[in-house]
Amino acid sequence: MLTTKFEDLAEQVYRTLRGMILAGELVPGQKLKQEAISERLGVSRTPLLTAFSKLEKEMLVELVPRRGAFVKRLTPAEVLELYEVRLRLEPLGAFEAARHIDAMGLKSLDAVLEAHRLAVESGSVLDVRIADYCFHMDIIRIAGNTVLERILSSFAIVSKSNQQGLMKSAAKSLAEHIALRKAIAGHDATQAERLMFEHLSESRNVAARLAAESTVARS
Amino acid sequence: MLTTKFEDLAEQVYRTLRGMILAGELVPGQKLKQEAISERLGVSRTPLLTAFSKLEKEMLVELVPRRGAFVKRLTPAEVLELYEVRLRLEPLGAFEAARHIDAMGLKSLDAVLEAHRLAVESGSVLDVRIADYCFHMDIIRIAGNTVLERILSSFAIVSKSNQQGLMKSAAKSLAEHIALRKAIAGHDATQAERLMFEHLSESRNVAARLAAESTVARS
DNA sequence: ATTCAAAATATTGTATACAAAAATAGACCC
DNA sequence: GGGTCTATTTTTGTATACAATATTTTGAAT
Repeated sequence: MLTTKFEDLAEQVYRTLRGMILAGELVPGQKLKQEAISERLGVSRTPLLTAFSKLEKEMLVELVPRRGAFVKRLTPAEVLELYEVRLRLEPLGAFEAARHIDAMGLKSLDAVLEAHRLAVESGSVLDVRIADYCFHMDIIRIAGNTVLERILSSFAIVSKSNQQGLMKSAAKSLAEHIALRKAIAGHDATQAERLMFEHLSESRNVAARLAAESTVARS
Repeated sequence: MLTTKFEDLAEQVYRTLRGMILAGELVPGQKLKQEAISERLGVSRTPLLTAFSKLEKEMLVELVPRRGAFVKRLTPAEVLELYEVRLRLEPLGAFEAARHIDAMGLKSLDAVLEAHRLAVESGSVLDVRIADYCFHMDIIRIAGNTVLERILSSFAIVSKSNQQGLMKSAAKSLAEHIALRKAIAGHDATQAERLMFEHLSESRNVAARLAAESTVARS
């Protein structure tokens, strides 16, 4: 029996703010004034504090004592760091997903892939980004490692690292996702792990180049 | 100039509770009653809520809506999951540490190793665990990847995964740490990465055995 | 005009108050 | 004795109140 999951106001506020940040509605660097937000969302400041501290742990918000909360701005160097971490964790996820995939998981993957295909066709950048995010998180979910899932979703690593524009062409990315789906569906864990590593390696290299450029530009 | 870092009550409470959980003063499964804790720590319940939500993100506390906060109890399966994640992330840390190590970092590593040696000599299990934790976190800190550092420290992955007793003999672990220190000091990133992988692999295998045993026992 | 200082204002961090939900205890029945 | 229903007490979640700290504005002096 599934108990209807009760949700705190704090949890709702957390989700709302998270969504607004990831959607770009709240832009990096912007100050999050407690009173303004609580008024806008129709809640008091108390649940906001809880939401802020959650978001701070996810690197989506920066909390400066006595100064306030700000939408975290990721430097190119930090984006590279995110990719370095993804590059180690997501292949593990793909490996485990290939071992644990079942009919339901496959159905979910296929639905995401179809949405991805449509998004590429229609040329909607935002939809492509969403589909990409869903595909990666779906694999992690299917992998069934709760710690891994928490880290990757909690740190918003997947979406944030794509923040500065997609790192490769949408068509290529889709093709690689399809190859991944095939390896996972065929329970080929080793292949899935390798494909995911390669899939992310290229993006990582682009991130590395961007980070290097920005370092040079600063000097 | 270094501004004296102001700390919220919430942050202090967070640190205190974190310490108490990791030290075993608050045992897994135990309920954390807001009033009792706030009274004991001499603060109101407000900063407690913030602290709880931080700890929840670190998997140190479980937050059940309308029921309260509980010290998280890790299953053997979850300990294995933690090791799987460590096995991917810490070699990256060792690799980067070898590239970025400087005189100060080396000094810090050596101090930890000396403490480790003394702890092994005196046979203090707790001190060995602390030294082990410090060594691993020191390497991550030296690596200079803030995302990696946040993940590993935030999730208390290192200490929690050692919770169920050390996974290998203290003497062997110390020897491996010394080998790691040598590779890092010599800027041999590839070697450092491999040594860290092997160092954690064995522990992971023990965790896997424990997880398998507990699964069998349950059936 | 620009800079600095001080007052006024706004914002944060914490405590307290209160309503809603859960846990506990007790009465009643079988 | 065990079980269930209700009344009481705890405990949680949220709002509000208030004190401490930042920020902004104002005004005067250079």
